[in-house]
Amino acid sequence: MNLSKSEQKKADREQELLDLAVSILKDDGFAALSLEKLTAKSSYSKGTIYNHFFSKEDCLLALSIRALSSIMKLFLRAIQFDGRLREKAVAIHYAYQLYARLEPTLFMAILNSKAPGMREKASVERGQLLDSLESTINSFSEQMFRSAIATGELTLPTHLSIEVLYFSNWAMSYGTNALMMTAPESKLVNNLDSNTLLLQNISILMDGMSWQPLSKDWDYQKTWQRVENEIFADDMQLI
Amino acid sequence: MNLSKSEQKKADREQELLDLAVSILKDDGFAALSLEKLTAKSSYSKGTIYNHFFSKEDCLLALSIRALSSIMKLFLRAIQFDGRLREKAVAIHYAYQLYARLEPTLFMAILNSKAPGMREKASVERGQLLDSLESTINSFSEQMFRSAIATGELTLPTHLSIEVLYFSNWAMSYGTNALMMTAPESKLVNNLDSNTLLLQNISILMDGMSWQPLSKDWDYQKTWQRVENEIFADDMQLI
DNA sequence: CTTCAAAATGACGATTCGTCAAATTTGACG
DNA sequence: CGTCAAATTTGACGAATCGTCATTTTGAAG
Repeated sequence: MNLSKSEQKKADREQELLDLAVSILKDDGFAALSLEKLTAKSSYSKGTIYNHFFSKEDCLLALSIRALSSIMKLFLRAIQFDGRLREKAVAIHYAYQLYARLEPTLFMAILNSKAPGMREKASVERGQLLDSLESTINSFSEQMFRSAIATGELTLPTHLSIEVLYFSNWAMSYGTNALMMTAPESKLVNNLDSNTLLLQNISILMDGMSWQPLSKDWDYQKTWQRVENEIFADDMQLI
Repeated sequence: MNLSKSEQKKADREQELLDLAVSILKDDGFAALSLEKLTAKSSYSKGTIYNHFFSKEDCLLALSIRALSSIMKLFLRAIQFDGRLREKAVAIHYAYQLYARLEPTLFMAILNSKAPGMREKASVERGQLLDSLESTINSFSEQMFRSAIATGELTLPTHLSIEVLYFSNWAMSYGTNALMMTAPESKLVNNLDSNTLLLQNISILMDGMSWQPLSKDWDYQKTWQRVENEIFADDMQLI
């Protein structure tokens, strides 16, 4: 009771502080995030801030956890899409890109939280929490591939494992989003249709693993649109 | 003459400073790079350092330029591979991964040099140099796809442009390398064969775009090995 | 040797980092 | 309500880094 109440208070404040951290990130960019600034923006003092976060890096890890949680929630919505398994997979890629667009800074924070030296400077508990969250998302995503194989839509190619198939999807999605994000002004990216570039990339990939129905036999542009309209209509308006 | 000599001297010193910056990056990680430390490690004073680099960010851009130049050199060697065009493309992916492994910190520096707020703090000339270097690499890589189409090995799928095909390769390669680099201890990545994971990923992708010969009709593992033995044998020993 | 413009130096104020002794708040108990 | 010990909060502090700029040094030309 007693503990619970004060712990609740602390948890609430942590969320409040993370909100502030996000606003700093958005306003002044990534390098500008400092616990000094967070202190200034908050109504607390430095010692209290450091009571919540071991360090700037620890704070960044906390932001990554928040980001991953949000992504997981989007995934859970995406998988509700009414359609074939390959369409559900497309919906998940859509969700991933949606998050990357809605929260580009937080999306990049996930990557930065893996930079060498980051984990050492953060609290062990937070590191473990982040690990378990990643593990959850990985299991969830791999499950899609197992289901697809179970239904026969997907046949495991010789010499390839489920892990490789999943990883290739992840790499393509991550790579596409990261490159689009960091090279928005580049001539190359500008000439491409940013709304469906990811769809095109994963379509080639899924065709390459013979995930039925192939893109020549199915209108995934339509699927993409349906995902947007039926699942993420509200979120898209925020872009 | 006079100018040339002093300019040469300055250029030499810049390379010397960049070598030092790289060593700081390798030793103490990314966040530890500071012009203060660079000053301490060098035999010059702060003012002189700032005479070379506008800021820490400007230094980072210089490192990115160096990294991209190295990558371009590796690409030029890779394309010498004696084989089909799809094999040459495989060789280029090999080269990209080789660099990511040899110089992980510099590989990541390229990404970080695109973070928001980075360009603003760096010199305009350096930014332009970086842009033109990227443009060169893009053109070079796209040329591979044009050649493949010219020979008939690759047929442009309907509704897809050369740019999309090239970008999908880039995204896959970049995504695979980045994820492998930042998640080396993850259960998922650990269960995969890191030596051929990239090959597997791009094989699926290239199969998806029907780049002949398909992986079921050609032993690209052998190609991968040949690239290593015939082109990059020396470099591989450094890993 | 003298002159002087260019280059190098390092002290400086500002910002951020993480620590810690002192002050304040909390809440259990009488 | 009053007391007091424990927990929490505070903000001053020393160290590191940032970028600037007045002063000193260098070196090339006369």
